[in-house]
Amino acid sequence: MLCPDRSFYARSTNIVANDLIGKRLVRIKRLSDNKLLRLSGTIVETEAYGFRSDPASHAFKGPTLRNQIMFGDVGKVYVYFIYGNHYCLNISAHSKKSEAGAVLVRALEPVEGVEIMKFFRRTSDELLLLSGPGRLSQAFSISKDISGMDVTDARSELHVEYVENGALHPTTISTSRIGISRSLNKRWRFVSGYSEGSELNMSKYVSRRH
DNA sequence: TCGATGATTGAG
DNA sequence: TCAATCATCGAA
Repeated sequence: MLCPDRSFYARSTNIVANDLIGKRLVRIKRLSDNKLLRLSGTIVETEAYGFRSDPASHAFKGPTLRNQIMFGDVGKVYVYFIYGNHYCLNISAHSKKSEAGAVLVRALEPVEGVEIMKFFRRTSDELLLLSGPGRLSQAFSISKDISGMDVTDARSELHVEYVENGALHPTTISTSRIGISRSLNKRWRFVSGYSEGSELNMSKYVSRRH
């Protein structure tokens, strides 16, 4: 299936975060017996993180050992470890002018490999499989060893694909970002949504606190 | 070196 | 509501 190309990621980070909603995220994992495992889900929640104008971003203070992928070529995987327990998956994306940025992928709707993902997550609840950055990383077996991979290459072990039927939900809702203390005024979280009568609902696969 | 902190989660 | 748990970063 066709992947969004490099130019897709070479735009403002918030535009890329918005446009990733409804795309397919695909994980191809090489098992020890050399067989290939294919897992995938539809992106239903993202967040944009910028550079100078964004104190909540890892890139805010300039390049470091950890965040260097945010300053490099766009369309590359940036994984970091947080709270001593969880990996978070990002894709580098920014316009040439803004110099650095990344999109945090926060939630997916399960598509392929559901039973395998349930095993990795040690749960049978589909709503808890991919609904949060730490959860989707565990379900997709993502750690820092895939940092730097190219998501525009369909042969890559982690990549993004267009969905044949177009967007899952017609609407994208923007809100303030989750889990940060600074820049709460920016509405750089994007969620897949749909209309039901006069109500505007979020996808049930979005991350949320109980 | 060393201490503070965090783009989270599951349990209580 | 709270603690687990450790890589990263900037100060000392």
